[in-house]
Amino acid sequence: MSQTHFRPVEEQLAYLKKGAAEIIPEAELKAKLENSQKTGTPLRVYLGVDPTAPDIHLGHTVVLRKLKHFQDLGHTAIFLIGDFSAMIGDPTGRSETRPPLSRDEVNVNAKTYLAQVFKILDRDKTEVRFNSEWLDKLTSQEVVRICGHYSLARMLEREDFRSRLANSQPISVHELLYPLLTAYDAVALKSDVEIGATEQKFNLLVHRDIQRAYGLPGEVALTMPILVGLDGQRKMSKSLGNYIGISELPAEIFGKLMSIPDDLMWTYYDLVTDRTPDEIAALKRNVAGGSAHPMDVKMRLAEEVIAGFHGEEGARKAAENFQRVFRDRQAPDESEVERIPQGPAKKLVALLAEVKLVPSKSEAIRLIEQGGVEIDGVRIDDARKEVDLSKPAEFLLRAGKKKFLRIIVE
RNA sequence: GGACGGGUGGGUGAGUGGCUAAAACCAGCAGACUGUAAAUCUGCCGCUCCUUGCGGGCUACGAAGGUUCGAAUCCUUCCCCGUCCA
Repeated sequence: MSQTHFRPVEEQLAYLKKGAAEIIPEAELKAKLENSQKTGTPLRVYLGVDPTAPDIHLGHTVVLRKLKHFQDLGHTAIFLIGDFSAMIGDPTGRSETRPPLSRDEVNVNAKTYLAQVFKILDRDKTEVRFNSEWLDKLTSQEVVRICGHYSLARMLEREDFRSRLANSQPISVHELLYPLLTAYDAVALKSDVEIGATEQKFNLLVHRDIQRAYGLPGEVALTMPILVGLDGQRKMSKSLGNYIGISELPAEIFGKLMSIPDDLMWTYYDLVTDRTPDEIAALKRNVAGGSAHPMDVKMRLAEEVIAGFHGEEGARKAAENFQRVFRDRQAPDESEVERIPQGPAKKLVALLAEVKLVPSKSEAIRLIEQGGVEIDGVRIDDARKEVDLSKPAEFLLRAGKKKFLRIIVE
């Protein structure tokens, strides 16, 4: 370890502040960096994520990227999987209790998380931990002790609890435990800095308090803005369906990025690309002044984001495909292929449902009646149409604007 | 433990015996248009069958029973949630 080669504190600070919403307290981060510089000891920085859904989406990458920034600077990045806390469920921002996840669900999700985070973090330099490691072993005595360090009044200061209370919505007691038990993560990890989204601010501050109750220095909380989802309104989340999964196909990610409202692209540039604030401001000026086309700037955004996950080549292909399908209204250069055996003629409606281009036959009928189905580029308007499957053939089936499937009859 | 109020489609939320597959809005989908899967406008939006008809069948308003020619709507029991009292 070359701990002696930390970059100057001011430079580190500037790099870390990029995109950050808040650093609480900033002076303390500076002091910690100085101390680290002096002693040659990297800071312990962690990001905790509850594996509540099987995929990591672009919203998660905002905080992951910040963790990566610390890693870039030579500090110790700890990726904490909240396999235990996921079973409690973070009440943050929730207007209702969420059903607890089973250990199995959590384990499956944790596995896929790990497979994905290293698209951003450096696998060799990341310390991966699971909070069941210590939370499983916590005695009730210890839990009581932790709870003793916090008051109900302070807990109820939280907006989400307060509004639930005001609206006569239930709050389960175990939800109160969430910030307290995750605080023990910070104690166990002896963290210097914790990264989280702005909505995690309350939790992070509790963590800091509890750490101090355990005689530790108290971590610095660094919060990042929440990424707004594709609808341009609400935060990106799987359950709202307005997300981009980082394991999705490049073409899919490209399309989704192109569907964000124009104004939102600046935020995306800021939070999920490496563009500096100055560069972004310049792009923005160009669009406002008419020297750059918003669509082109948005396409560039899409390419840059995808390049991070799939490389330059993947990004370029996705861009080409998008232009082909949506600007030129052509079939994609490559599409999924489904092979089906020869047989008697079949209703197109049945075929659409069988190859899963559409969830039900009723849906297929609707789609056809609305003019959304094409075979080899020819629109089909008869819902009773049958498809000849009696001899080998090949054709391209289109359902709606995005779904294509090449059918090979053999 | 008691009194009262409530549980409706992916979401919010109307509906208190037939005209309700269930208003309205949001989300979603399609078409038109366009600079994009932006915006806007229009339409669709449980499943299924065929003889494609303002057709038939099935499933659906917390669960199970019951009343009725007919129930999301009335009754009984149960489960869950909230408020107030203890």
